[in-house]
Amino acid sequence: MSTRIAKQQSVMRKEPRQARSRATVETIVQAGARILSDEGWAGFTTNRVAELAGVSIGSLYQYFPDKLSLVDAIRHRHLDDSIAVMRSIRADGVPPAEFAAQLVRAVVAAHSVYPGLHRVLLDEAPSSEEYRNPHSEFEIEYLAYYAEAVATYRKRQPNPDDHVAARVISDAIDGVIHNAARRGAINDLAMQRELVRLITLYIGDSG
Amino acid sequence: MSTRIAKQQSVMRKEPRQARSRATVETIVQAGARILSDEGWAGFTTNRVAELAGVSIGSLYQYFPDKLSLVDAIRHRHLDDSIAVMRSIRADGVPPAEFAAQLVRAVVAAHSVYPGLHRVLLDEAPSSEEYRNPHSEFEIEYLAYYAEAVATYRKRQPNPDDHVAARVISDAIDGVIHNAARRGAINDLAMQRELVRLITLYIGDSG
DNA sequence: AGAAAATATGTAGGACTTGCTCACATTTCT
DNA sequence: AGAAATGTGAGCAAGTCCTACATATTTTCT
Repeated sequence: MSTRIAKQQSVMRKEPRQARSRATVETIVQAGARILSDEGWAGFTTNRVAELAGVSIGSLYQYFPDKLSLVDAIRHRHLDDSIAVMRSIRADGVPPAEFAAQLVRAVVAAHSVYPGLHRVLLDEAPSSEEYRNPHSEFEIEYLAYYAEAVATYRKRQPNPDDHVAARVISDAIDGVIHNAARRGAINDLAMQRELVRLITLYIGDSG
Repeated sequence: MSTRIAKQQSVMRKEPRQARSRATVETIVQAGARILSDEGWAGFTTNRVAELAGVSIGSLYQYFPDKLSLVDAIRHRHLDDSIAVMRSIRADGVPPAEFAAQLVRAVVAAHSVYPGLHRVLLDEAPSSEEYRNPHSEFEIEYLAYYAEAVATYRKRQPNPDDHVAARVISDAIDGVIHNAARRGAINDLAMQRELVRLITLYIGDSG
């Protein structure tokens, strides 16, 4: 019987100090992302991740205390990247159609390396933190982003319904992108054009 | 070494003849749906299904040759129900807003018993048939339904882009519904109202 | 009614996979 | 050279699916 430790003490069991170990951690994270994207949570076993990364299973557990902490690390990195990409696109001055087009381009780009990763991370894979509950930092920022765009284009007093609209348009985009990703069709231009139209119509309508 | 058998010979290992055994199969299917909906594919073990159903594991394997055939049975039933519900709502004569409202009502209803089931069945759970590839019967009928609605409201020559539009709106609805289901908010009226608005704007626009 | 068939039970365990450990080997830093 | 950091991989404990099978109950058939 070992003493119980608080669950989220630190992502890493041991901090990699040398360049060699930092590279090891990096390849482990990338291999994990690849497997999650291609095979889903069910195919994500620590042994397979280590094998694909080309390191021994022991090395993996030298830096990640358990399987969950590895998936948390992958998620943390991926969501940080997503937020950064979105922040670079603002609804300032540009017409709604232009905003929608830029947004779709960005979201598509964010899904072109590991197409299935986003969906698996949010839908399938368990996590210690809850990224999908309304109090997670990610969720708050994500929704605020859309709510701002909605309020901007429906030029009127910001409205509680803006947050509902934000959630709806964000989840709608999610659905289109993730289903396209599953079919290996994120780069389908016709789909992108229709998605832009969907966003433009919804955002632009001052209902 | 046993002789190889074609995979999809029959869903059932043995056909239940008496009312008692049909009830047993029924409770097994329902318990399976409950677990898939609540715990996802990862929580779906044959032992747990049998336990929740209140039958012995032996009884389960008397009718389902393996775990996959059970999930296939659950999926088959659920998708049949979904198609039936959708078929009951036609885009004939009713204005787009009315059509959208009826559609949302139906989809919400279809997700109110096992909210997470649809997503898990299509996203997580493996299957012998491929329900999400473009040649499955379900997928064909599902898309044809939306394509017809699109063509109806964009009163013009049916267009190859109608199928793209159908896929986009169907995936968008999927995304909104499934994320609402995960948050336990399928009955959120504000969300339903906004979703109706999204569909109406997109379907009704003759772009 | 009784016989036959169908249905249900549940333990025990084989074959396998999983997450994870630990004693040891190798490389890098000082 | 010595210490610290890094890397290894066989293997354990626990869980999975699924089967076997002797037994018990219920339903159907005559």
